[in-house]
Formats: sequence, structure tokens, C-alpha cells
Amino acid sequence: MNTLAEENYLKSIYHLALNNESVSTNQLAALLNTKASSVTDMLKKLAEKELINYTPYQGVTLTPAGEKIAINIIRKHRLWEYFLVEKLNFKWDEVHEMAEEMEHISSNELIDRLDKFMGFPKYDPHGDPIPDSDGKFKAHDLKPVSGVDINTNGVISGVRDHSAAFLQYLDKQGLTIGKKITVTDVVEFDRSMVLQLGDKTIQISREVANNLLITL
Amino acid sequence: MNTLAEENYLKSIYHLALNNESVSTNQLAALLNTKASSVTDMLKKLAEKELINYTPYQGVTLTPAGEKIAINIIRKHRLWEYFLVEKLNFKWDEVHEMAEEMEHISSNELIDRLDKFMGFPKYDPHGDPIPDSDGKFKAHDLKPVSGVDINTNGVISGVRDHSAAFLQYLDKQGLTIGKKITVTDVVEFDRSMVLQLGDKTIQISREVANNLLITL
DNA sequence: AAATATTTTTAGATTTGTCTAAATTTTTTA
DNA sequence: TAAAAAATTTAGACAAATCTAAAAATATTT
Repeated sequence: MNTLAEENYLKSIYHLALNNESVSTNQLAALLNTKASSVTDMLKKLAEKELINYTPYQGVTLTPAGEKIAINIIRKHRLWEYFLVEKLNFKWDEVHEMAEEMEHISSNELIDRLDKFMGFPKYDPHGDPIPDSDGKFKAHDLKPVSGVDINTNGVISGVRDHSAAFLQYLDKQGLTIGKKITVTDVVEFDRSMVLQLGDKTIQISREVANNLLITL
Repeated sequence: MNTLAEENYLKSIYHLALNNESVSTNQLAALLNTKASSVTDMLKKLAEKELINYTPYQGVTLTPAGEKIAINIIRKHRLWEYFLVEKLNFKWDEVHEMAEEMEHISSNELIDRLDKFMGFPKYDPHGDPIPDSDGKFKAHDLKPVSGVDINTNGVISGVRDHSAAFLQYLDKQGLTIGKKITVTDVVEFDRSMVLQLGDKTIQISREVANNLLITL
């Protein structure tokens, strides 16, 4: 089908296109830990295969065919992450690297059966939505904690930063997916935020609040 | 660690060394679907890494380091096959290709947890022994059906041919792992063999009998 | 809007794993 | 045991994916 490198480029373009509209060569180079010149070469190849729309100097977007492949890889990644956490008892900060390898196992029959085996989960361990076998999915309506008013209640439902360091910090504070919180105060000096979590009061930096997502 | 190609060479050398003593360039080329000249190139590389003992024109053997890697790959392959059959309900003739990809997932922690999740199985769906995390395993004491006398009882415990065609044939005849059989007769004309399987009488060719393995 | 800075592409080289064709070594056969 | 056959290695080439350095295009600044 497609090579491992091609799959990783498509996936990266998909992720970057969620923020921006069109994706630049340098953005891809940064995310893929490679050089801009290498990216240009690969973009030509993917354009040749009609998986991306590429005009030199103008950035890229995915074609429908390219997006379909990207979403399928993300489906595999998130289902394997769910498997690793729910069945093999890994923690949410331990599974990303493994899933990066597992997402390239080619069989769709395998991934569909894995999906069924786990009861068709809708969200992965980080709260990200898992596309179904047709590529359809619905994200939670998420807001960063930093974006809500005092006295707002919410349920922790996702993270913006997926780094192990951030996830471990959240774990230590008890700020895990599904927990109910209330924003009780904002410190004027540095805009850090005070949360009520059950009977515990927790103070988090603005930086953390920006990266912690809740549903209302 | 090692590349995918390197891992496949080590695994192939291990499998071929079970029959012969030392493994030839052409044997490897045939098993790996490549050319003898490509094999020579790779053997130089593996010898450089001290994973094989290689003397030009004299064939190869694995060093202890190379054997350790080979057995670990086989452990992964067989555990994933077990998972696919026991948890995802694939049939024993459907899992080989998928496991060929999955055996290269690098994390040993993952495979150890998978092993535990499944209750530390000792044999894969084809009856082949699964090495433990130290690389230790014990094969069944297997005999081909063609190698036993009339009126011998045995339990089907393995296959020599792992092809989908052969496994599907066995399935259709009800000749699956764990079934008890008795050899009741040998046809003089073509040395095909007559088996009793529960209340069914089955006749199998000498070829099939050579590839069907039982414990006594 | 000209000068400067940034981004992106091109040109040419490198590594990995493969190939074909030719040369060499080993094995078999007569 | 010399000739023929088979197996193996060497030499040189190629595709994929990457790199560095230089050139070209775009964006920013004054």
C-alpha cells in the first residue's frame, strides 16, 4: 500500500491542518523531526499519488483519498492506545510510542475485530475521539479550563498537550479523564487557577489550564 | 535496535538451522524471496554486528546474541498469533501474515504484559512452543502421523506445514489441535493412512500424514 | 518599495536493501 | 581427477528516504 514514511506524513498533515488551514513545509519538518528539503521531496511524491494538494511554496492540504488514509491511521493509533491502557494496564503517559508503531499494522479486519473486542470505545485514554470503521467520529465539545468563568463546573475530557511529562503531572494532581471539577478562583497576579476536585483544592498554572480540556 | 530486514534474516536463519546444521545462502534466498546476492550483502552486515558466524561459501550459524534476538521475535510472533485466535477469534489459517508484521513491534514490556494478559500460554494456535521472557521453551515430543504403527493412539499437537491451504484442509476434516486420533490402517497401494477420530473414519494421504504431528 | 530575513525548493550526495550480470569457489559427475 | 554444474560472491546499478549547501521565492522590515 503506502510506506511507513508516507503514512506518517499523511497523519502529520492531518494533525497540523486541524489548527491551521494549509500546512507548511517547515511545520511538517518540525513535527517529523526532519529537514525541509526532505519534506519537499516527500510532498512531490504524495502529490504524484494524489493524496495531497501541493503547490510549491504554498503549503499542502489532504485530498479526500489522503484524508481517508490519515483518519484510518489515527483510528488504529487510538484503538491500540485504548487496548494498551484498558487491557494491558499501561498508564496514559506510557502508550504513545508503542501506538506509533502499532498504527502501521496493515490489516483493517484486525483493527475492526479489536474494536469489537473492546466494545467499540468512542474515546481513547486521552479523551480523543476514535473514528469508526467508516472514518466517522465526533469530538467532545471541549473548552480549556482557562476559558471558563469562576464557578463553572465541568468534567475533565481531554488534553491539548499529550507529553508524558504533562500527563504524569495531571495524574499526580488527580486530574484524570472523567473527574468533575469546579473552577473556584483565578489568582490575579499570574492568572493561575484554583479548582475544586472532590474535597481537594488544587491550584494550577495558566499554562496547565490552557492544556486541560473539559466538557460543561 | 535492528532493522526489520535484519530481524527477518535472523528469524529465518533460526528456523532453517532447526533442520540443517549450518544455513546456506540459497536456502535463505528462497525463504526470504530474494536473490542470493542480496543475502550475501546482508550476511556481511550481520557478521559485522556479530549476530552470525559467517565464512564465505561456508554458510552461517547464529551467535548467542543473534539467537537471542531470533527467539525474541519468534516469541512475539507466537504470542500475537495466540492473541488473534483466542481473543479476536481469527482462525489458525488466517493469522500468519498479521503476526509477521506484529512481531516487529519493539517493546518487550508490551509483549510481557500481553503474555500475562493471556495467562502465559505455552503453545501457539499451531502447537508451536512459545518462548518465555527468558527465551526458554519446551517443544512437545512430536511424531508425524506417518511415523507411528497401526493401532497407535495420539493427540494432534502440531503441524509441519503451516500453509493456509493445509490448515484449512485439516479444519475441514476435523483434524485440529487437541483432537484424539487412532491410526487404524495403512493402505498398501499408496501408503495413505486411515484414522479414527471419535466416531468418524478418515483417510489421509501420506503427504498429509507426514505433516500432521501428534503426541503419544 | 528596496533591503533584509525567512521559507522553500533544487542539486547533488549518502545509506539501506535490493537487483542483474559476471566472476569465483565449491560440488558433482563422468 | 578433470570437466561440468551448482552455489556463492563481487561489481556496479537502482529506488526510497534522507541529508547539506546553494539557489530561488516569499514575507517582513525599515
